[in-house]
Amino acid sequence: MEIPRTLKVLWGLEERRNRGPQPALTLDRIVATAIEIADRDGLAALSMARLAERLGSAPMSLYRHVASKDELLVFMQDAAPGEPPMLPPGWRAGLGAWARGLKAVFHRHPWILQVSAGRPPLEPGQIAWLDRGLSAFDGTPLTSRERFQAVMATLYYVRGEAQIFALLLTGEADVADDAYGALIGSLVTADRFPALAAAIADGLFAPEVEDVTFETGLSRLFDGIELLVSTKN
Amino acid sequence: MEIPRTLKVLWGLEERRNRGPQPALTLDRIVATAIEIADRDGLAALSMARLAERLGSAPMSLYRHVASKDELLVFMQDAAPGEPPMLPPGWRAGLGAWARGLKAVFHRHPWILQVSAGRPPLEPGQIAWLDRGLSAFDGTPLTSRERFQAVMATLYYVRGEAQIFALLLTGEADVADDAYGALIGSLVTADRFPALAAAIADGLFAPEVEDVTFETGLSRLFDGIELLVSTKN
DNA sequence: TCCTAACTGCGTATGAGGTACGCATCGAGC
DNA sequence: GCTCGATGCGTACCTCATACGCAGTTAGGA
Repeated sequence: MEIPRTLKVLWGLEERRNRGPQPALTLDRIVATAIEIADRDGLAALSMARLAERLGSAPMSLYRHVASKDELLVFMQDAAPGEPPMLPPGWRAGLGAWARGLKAVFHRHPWILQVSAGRPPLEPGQIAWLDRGLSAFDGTPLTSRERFQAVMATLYYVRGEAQIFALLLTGEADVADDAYGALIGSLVTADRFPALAAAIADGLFAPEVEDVTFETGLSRLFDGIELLVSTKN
Repeated sequence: MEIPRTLKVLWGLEERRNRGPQPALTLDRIVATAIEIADRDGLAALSMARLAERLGSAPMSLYRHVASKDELLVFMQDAAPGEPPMLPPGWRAGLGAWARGLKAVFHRHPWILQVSAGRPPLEPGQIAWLDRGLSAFDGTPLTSRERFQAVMATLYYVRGEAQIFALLLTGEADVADDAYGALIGSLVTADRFPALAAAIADGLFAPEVEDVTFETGLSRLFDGIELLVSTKN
């Protein structure tokens, strides 16, 4: 029942005195700059030294505002998603908008997927998104548990997609590349990998095809949820 | 079209001389021990120094077998999942077995989710699992692209679940804990988070409930895929 | 008005970690 | 037995996170 300092700060439960000099550094500015660095160059490129340099201060100055680098990462993770979007009416349109918004967040800030709070998620940003997702089912006959499971299934799907997407982004070669198709074609032989070889022979990695995998899979998932909703009507 | 050294080793395309002393260290032993450490203590606890100590050698000796720590991580990631399971007949049972096998892999080796090859996935282990997943649809009327999208959707779902699971595991507090329910209940107020507050009031985080979220969501996804399959029959 | 205590910025130093470089040793094939 | 590629590893360097403590700043009380 002891609330960790990190959560106290995030929920605004920390009382503040105001003696001393005007702060040249603020938590908001530190977090925003750290997010910029992680977005542009990846989480591995974010060091306290580089961050301080970008802020025009000394590395140790950051520790007046942040207990550790790990705490900074939690602050970043909570701030980066921003407010969840307003959802259109109807659970399918609503949850679809929620899922696409979350996908955009993860694609813009792929490092979020590498951050662990070291504790079950209780940051206000995470909570706000979960609440918004659940609200998509307002007015439907689903129980609380069914709504939660549907939102979590969607979250799993979106996070998983974003994770794979992040893997594909790293490095110069792209899956959409001819080189990738050629390479995978030369390694995947029909005797060892019959199903995949057949798919490749079918043109699976042909470069011209537009990628709609995310939307297609999301439709499958939503179709399944729709079955559940309709049985309760 | 240039195959990176890492892939050459994994696919067995590296020619080997055999002069010199009997190797005290082998790649297999290094990788297996590294996996043990990462499984037990997490990826952060895996350092070249600790690994060498566990192997009874000096840190720099490892670099005779591994180009860098990053390469070691790729080797680990490829070796840890092992062979994909044989699938029972029927796409739904088959893909279900595949998904549960993959879930078990990620739960046993959660650090896999933090490893990035820095390049689109071309390791033989990954390819073998993908091929096995696609094979679940042998005999169904789905096109190659539809099969691929169904398998990828399942992969997204499983990876996302494993990622959230890994987040919940870290730290001593558990979501199943009373303390977590009390804490989230005190932070989530109906005015700021109406949908979530209602769900909590409904007993969403009551500690006694068995967690079947993974299976439930997977059933939704498979229901949606089944709709697609049935329209093609 | 002045003093004091809280608060800020930061210089120094420590220890962990990855790895480049080069030397010493080993042993299969000539 | 000689040679040359392969192996093990000691040393050294660089990057990083961060503990500690000093010095400067300013709001609130005397």
